[in-house]
Parts: sequence; structure tokens; C-alpha cells
Amino acid sequence: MTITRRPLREQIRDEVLTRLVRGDHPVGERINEGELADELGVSRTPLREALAGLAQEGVLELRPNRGFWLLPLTVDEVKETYPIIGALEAFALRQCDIQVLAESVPRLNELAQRMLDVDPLEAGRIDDQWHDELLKSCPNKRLLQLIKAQKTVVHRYEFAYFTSRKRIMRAETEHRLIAKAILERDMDRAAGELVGNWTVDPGVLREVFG
Amino acid sequence: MTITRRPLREQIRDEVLTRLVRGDHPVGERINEGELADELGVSRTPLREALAGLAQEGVLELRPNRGFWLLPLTVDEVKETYPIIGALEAFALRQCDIQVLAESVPRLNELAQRMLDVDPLEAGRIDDQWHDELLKSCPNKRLLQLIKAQKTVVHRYEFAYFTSRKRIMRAETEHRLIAKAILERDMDRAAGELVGNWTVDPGVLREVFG
DNA sequence: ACTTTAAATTCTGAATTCAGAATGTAGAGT
DNA sequence: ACTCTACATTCTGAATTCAGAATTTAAAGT
Repeated sequence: MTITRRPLREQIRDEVLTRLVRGDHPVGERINEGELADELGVSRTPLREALAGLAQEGVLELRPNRGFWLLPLTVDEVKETYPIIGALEAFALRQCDIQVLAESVPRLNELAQRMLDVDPLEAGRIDDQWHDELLKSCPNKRLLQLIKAQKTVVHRYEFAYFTSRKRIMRAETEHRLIAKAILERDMDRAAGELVGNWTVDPGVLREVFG
Repeated sequence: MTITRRPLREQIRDEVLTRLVRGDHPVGERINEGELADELGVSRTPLREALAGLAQEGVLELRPNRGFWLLPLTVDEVKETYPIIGALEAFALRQCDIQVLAESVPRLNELAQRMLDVDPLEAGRIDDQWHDELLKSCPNKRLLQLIKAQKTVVHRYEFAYFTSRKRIMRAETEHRLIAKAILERDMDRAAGELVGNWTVDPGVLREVFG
């Protein structure tokens, strides 16, 4: 038996992030450390470590002497963050092993298909898996780590974002086009499509932000 | 009088980072929290916050129950991080206002010149300023923030890196080429040169790592 | 002398406590 | 009624304390 002894701060991080993503906490509001610590049944020390980490990633803001605040979801944040991820992933894709990529295509298409069959929430998770599978042969591990951190920020949006069936279908289409480009060994096109995959269309932005 | 009341954790962060970059601490070794806290005259709590931040940025590693370790400078880290910064800066450059860029050229060239006149240590600082000036009109603030964080990691290397006069001269040349491309409104070339500026040549790598 | 095991020490992770900043409230003065 | 100030309360930032994990030291056995 492998007894789990994960540091408390990590467990807290996961739980807090889940709550924030789930929308339990009012957006744009202060987080009361004492209250939250009590709820979670832990002390403020590891909680603060977890919150500080999320602040550094850009999910929260830490105002001196005012505490942690859940940053509001803004159009700007979407407009800024998604393209960054697009650029990073395209860059990562170019460092991937083309042979491994080609071998991944069946799995990629399988995942693309599955996105259509599940509920919107699960779709976001599968979308993640798709991108992980795509970039798994990128030797620049630091780059992959960076991409992962950026995605944490946008995960908050996927609730609003992937609830649109249209959006899921668009993602599916794009995923298949990228897979096709890979099979044809056209990495320029694949990278271009990948950037496009991280481009939010204005219509959806209006839909989400009004 | 504006009394300075910067959070202790931030002051500690700066001081610790300076020490690490300066090479005060043996690379690849554990950091003794109690000892360092005593040296700095603070308690372990804010020190840990500072260290945790540096760990998240990738300067330190935090091993559960083993504490913080100063990551060794590795060839891999250079090979992985520099290209990331190159890709991010090139991406940022494309979002800059071409008019503002053109107006920056005199200042950019002045900074490029000054790199030649100062000691290698100061050269690194000026190099930073040059890149800041270049990208100041990029509207994607999150991207700029990300670039800055990545550079923190790399700063440790500049001691070893910029001590090479040859390297400084190469940087100066490249900076001027980028400025020239901007004046000619050839942003493709400018971006290409910028990526090149973040490409470490194998000769220098051998020189630094043996 | 060398290995193994047990005790002692050191150090990290987390809880608790304390100090001071920010906020909220009540009362005095206009 | 409204504003300003003084006081009380709440909350964050930091220090201190405590528990338990990892490491080191010492001793026993081969």
C-alpha cells in the first residue's frame, strides 16, 4: 500500500482551485483566509502558501495588507492569455518528433471524437488530454511546464466557454485538421491551425461577456 | 516623505535572489531555512514565502520534507529557457506598435552602445533595459509579465555568460540589426533576429560548462 | 574493520500566537 | 442630517511554537 503523504499545501491548492473554478467564490472579491482555513479544516499557514502560488500564476491577486482577491474574468485576460498559449504550443509543436506525432494521430482523433459525446465540462478535460498527447514528444520539458501553468489560468473560463456546443464542435474540427496536417508532414500548417485553435472568436466573447 | 512599507517577503525575495545570483550559495545544495532566516534577521515564515516564489519560477526546487534546493546551472536549462524567451519576445514584438517602435530606435541604439562601455555585470542590466524598451508598446501585459518571470531564471547565467566580451559584442551587433530592421519596417526580419539574439551558440555553452 | 540498528539531533511542515494595518461603528460637533 | 474623529473590531503579515520526517551519530554485533 502506498500511503499518501502529499504535502498539505498541495492538497489545499487543488481543493481551493476546484472551488474557484467551480464558481463557489464570488469573482472579484476578497478571500477571507481565516474563514476558508476553517472550512477546509486547516491552519492559515499552508493555505496561504497555496493561495500565494495561485496568485503567482495569475488566478488571484495579492494586495498588500488587503489579502487575496479572486480576479474577475475579463475579456482582456482571455484576449491576452489564449494567444500566449497558442504561441507556446505552436513553438512546442515544432520541437516534437514527427514520427511520434504521426503515431499519435489515431489517439488524437479518438479523443477529438470523444469530445463530441460527453458533457461540456468533461469536454474541457478531454481537450487538455488532446493537447498533452499532441505535445508529449516535445523535449523542452520546461516549455511544457510553462504551458501547463498558463492553462491553469484559463481553466476558469472553460465553464463559460465550453458550455457552447458550437465551440466544442469547432474545437473538434480544428483538432482533426491538425491531425491531418501532421499525417501529411506539413508542420507549418499544423502549427498554424494550432494557433487558430487558441484564437477565441469575437462572437463567443460577446456571448460569454455580454 | 513616502515611508516605504514593502512587504517583508518581497524584500527577502530580492535579497535572497541577489545572493543566489551572486553565487553566495553552493549550487545544487540545500538551503537551510533557519540559518538563512537568522542571517537575514527575519523569521522563517516570510522567508519560506519568498523561497516558494522562487521555486515556482524555477530557480529553486522544493522537495517534500527535504526543503529548498538551489538548482544547478545546467546546459539543458539554458538550451530550454533561452529559446522560450526568444519565442515569447518575438511573439510580443509582433504585437507592438510599429510607430512607437520606430521612435524607440535612437534610445535602443544608445543602450546598445552603452553595453560596450560598461563592465560585463552591468551589461546584463542594460541588455534587460534594451529588451524592455523594445517591447514597451506591447499591449499584452500578461505576456510581458511572463517574459519577465522567465528572465529571472536566466539571470543566474549572465554572470558566466556576459563575462565573455565576445558575447557582449555579439549582442550589440544583433541589437543594432533589430533596430535597423524596425526602421525598414521589416518586422519579419526583426522578429527573426530577436529569436537569434536568444540563441546561445554552442561555443559559448562549451566555454561556460566545459 | 565493517555493517546494521537504535538513539539523538536537525530540519521542514504546519499550527498557533502576536502585532499592526485596514475597516467599520458610534458619538461629538457643526 | 451630515461630517469628522476616536474607538472597537476584523483581518493580514510575521514570529513563535510544536509535531513529525530525515539525517546524523553512536553503539552493538558480526
